[in-house]
Amino acid sequence: MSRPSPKWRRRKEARPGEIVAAALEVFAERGFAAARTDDIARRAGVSKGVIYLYFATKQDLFRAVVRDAVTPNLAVVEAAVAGVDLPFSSTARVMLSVLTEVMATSQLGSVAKMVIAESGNFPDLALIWHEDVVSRALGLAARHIEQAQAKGEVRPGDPRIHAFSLVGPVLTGVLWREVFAPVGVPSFDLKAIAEQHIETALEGLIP
Amino acid sequence: MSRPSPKWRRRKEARPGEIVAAALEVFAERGFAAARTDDIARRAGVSKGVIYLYFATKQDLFRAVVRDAVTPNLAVVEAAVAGVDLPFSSTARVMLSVLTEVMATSQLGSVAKMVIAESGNFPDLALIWHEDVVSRALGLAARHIEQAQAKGEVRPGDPRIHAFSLVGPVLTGVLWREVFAPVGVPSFDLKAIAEQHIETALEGLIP
DNA sequence: TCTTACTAACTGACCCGTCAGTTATTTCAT
DNA sequence: ATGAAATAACTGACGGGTCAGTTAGTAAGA
Repeated sequence: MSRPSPKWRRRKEARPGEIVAAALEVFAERGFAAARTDDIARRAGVSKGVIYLYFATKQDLFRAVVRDAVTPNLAVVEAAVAGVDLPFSSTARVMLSVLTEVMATSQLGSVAKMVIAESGNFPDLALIWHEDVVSRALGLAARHIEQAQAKGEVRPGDPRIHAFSLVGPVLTGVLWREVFAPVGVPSFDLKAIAEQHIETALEGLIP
Repeated sequence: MSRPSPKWRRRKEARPGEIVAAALEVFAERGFAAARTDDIARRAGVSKGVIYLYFATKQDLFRAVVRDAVTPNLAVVEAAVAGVDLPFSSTARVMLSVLTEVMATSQLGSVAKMVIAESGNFPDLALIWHEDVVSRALGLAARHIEQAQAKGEVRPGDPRIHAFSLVGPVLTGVLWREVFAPVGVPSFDLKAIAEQHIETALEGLIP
């Protein structure tokens, strides 16, 4: 009996990430107020006190969840269309399929739901989300649309509203999945929405 | 001084509606869990006990809020396009402008936000919302699109995804307003989005 | 043996739901 | 008509449960 396996291990470096991951799950399921720190701790495999070694308050933890989910995805879409100079139809296709891929594989959908839900209680988060994600993505799309309009490749009109026309259906599909999939309503395939919609957006519904 | 004005009046019929209206405000601002029944009561001009004369629990009140906000708006969009047999482009225009009008003037935007936020905690509400609102509206649009496809007026493709293409940008605009307007980010005019987008959806972005 | 990551029991604030008491309104007797 | 008795809408203080955050003590690791 050299060593009985310990009841727990000291893992200072791994804890914060594990706690944030567990918190994302619980916050996404229950919302901020109804999420219990005990549940988050249990799901992260630690006791509640550990949370408060790494995060000052539950609110801080929530902010960290949003930040960590957003940050790595920020650059992806931007990088995908940076510096390319293709016809607008190609650029638009790339933008929408990359956005769809990111929304489908990352946790951005859950986080978006959380930000929508808690915008009233966390105005600062709504602002950060706007500045770091929404306005950036919308601005990127609008800029490309504006350039294409200058070349006569896209019809006149507010380029930011054109951006809405482009991404709105996919975002609606993401929220559909977040809300209805857990209660058993069949979801739409995001990729199918994106692929059919990009044709509609470019060519119109009328043949 | 025949009668000193009373501290309160008995208004059995008016109370439930006033309480639901106040609850909608507070729930929309704070979310279900963070909303305090005391606040709702104060805003309705009654004491907290009155809430429990008319509603069994806070959850019941929440359900009543969602039901009452949905019910009167259900028929409006359906009525607008029932029995008409116009070219698809006209039908689509009517559908989208009526939907936009309803979303802009009613409380459906706030309620949608609440349902998104609390779908995890109130699966029954998510189901009701799906059956009574979303699936009905989507089915209505999809049916019209299908008929138009049969006449060759609309390109092939999943009619329900085509419906997403039609309404997605407006719904995105509604949520934008719900989330960002309270924190000072300028909103888009829903009508402007609808009017520009319907052209895009019908004719495409490419001239 | 000493440091510290971690546990688990604890505290205190908060808030839902209750209920004993209060007051507006109605009904009934005169 | 008029006041007294009955009814029921309403108030507001409080009990009790829940949960965020704290801390005394334990065990891992060096």
